[in-house]
Amino acid sequence: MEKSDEKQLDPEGVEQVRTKLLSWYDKNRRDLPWRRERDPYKIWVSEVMLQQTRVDTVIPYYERFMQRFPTLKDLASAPEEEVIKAWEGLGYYSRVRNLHAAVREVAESYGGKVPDDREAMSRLKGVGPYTVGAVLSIAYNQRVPAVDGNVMRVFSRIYAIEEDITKAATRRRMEALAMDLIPEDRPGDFNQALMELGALICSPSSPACDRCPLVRECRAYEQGRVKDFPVKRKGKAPLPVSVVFGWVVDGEGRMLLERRPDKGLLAGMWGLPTVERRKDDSPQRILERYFAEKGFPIEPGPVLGHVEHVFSHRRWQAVVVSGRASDATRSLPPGWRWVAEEELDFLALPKVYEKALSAVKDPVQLELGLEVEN
DNA sequence: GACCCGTGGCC
DNA sequence: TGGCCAAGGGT
Repeated sequence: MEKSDEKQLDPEGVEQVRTKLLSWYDKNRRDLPWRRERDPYKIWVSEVMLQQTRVDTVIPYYERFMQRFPTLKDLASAPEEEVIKAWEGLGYYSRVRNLHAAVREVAESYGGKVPDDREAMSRLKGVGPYTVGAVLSIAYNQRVPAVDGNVMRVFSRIYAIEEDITKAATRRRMEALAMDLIPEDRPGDFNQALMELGALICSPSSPACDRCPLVRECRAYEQGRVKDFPVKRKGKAPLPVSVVFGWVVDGEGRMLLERRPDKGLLAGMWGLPTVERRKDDSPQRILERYFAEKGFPIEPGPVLGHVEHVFSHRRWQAVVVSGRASDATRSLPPGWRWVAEEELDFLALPKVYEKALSAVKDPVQLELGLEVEN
């Protein structure tokens, strides 16, 4: 399996990498909020937020989250709704549900102390091999690998690894390589140094090899093939899906929001009533039928706008259709609620719904939306 | 192993 | 402009 032009580091090379990387890290590490902390809870939260999410995006969320839930106990005892609200806009919402459940588990079964062994931590919801390694090495000073996308990119270049990094087997191999390198004294710093190098120097498209502390040890650089790594299978293009958003108002200027199902895309999040548009039917009819089936009839009106939003694997092409509730006094089906227009400005919804709101309320954006449609 | 699950920035 | 990419994990 291993390619002939790959090579392992000799003991001398291992020592070189440790020393050079750590000394580079000591000089160049960014001053990030969670790097001022050793509280395993705070490290944990930061690691979950950072999953597939850029540092600059995470910082304000992290600050707000810690202000609101300063300790593990605070988070464990907080109502679900409030915790989710603190996450709105960050994406990958199953992360926050799993985190909340896991924190409650720690509060109940571990006396509020984040477990310091691999097996126990791995059993917590939303905690995979990366997060285990990050928390145990950074907060508990344990020699456990924390292999993320950065580390895989760095390793794939240093060792000229030709295997597809999207495969689980490749990640496991990287973890073995990491174990050979992690020093006894500073495991957390070393893991972070690898990631920091990937983020600041060994970047995907324009690596700054001239500033890299590990050029001498880099097999890909030696071969003049840095850009060839990492090898990564191309993902499939997001599948286009037509949907209808209902912009349903009552006589008092209130708008109807719907909570999405507990599973699937945007699980449990609030947004405009959303119907997938399977057949080639008019959006008005689709919306009318959807509400009729719920026992809450509406009169559909004109199309108010168009919105497109790309998720990781779906492309929503949405038509926003207005509707009027014929009898707003009747009780709403579960998972629906009325909100006043003013409230909307302060409500944080998933981005696709925010787009819909601004597309309809802001005529300029509405025109842009229509332009995109043509 | 394949697919599901958001968002924003960059070139 | 749009495809790619980022401190992954669940099913």
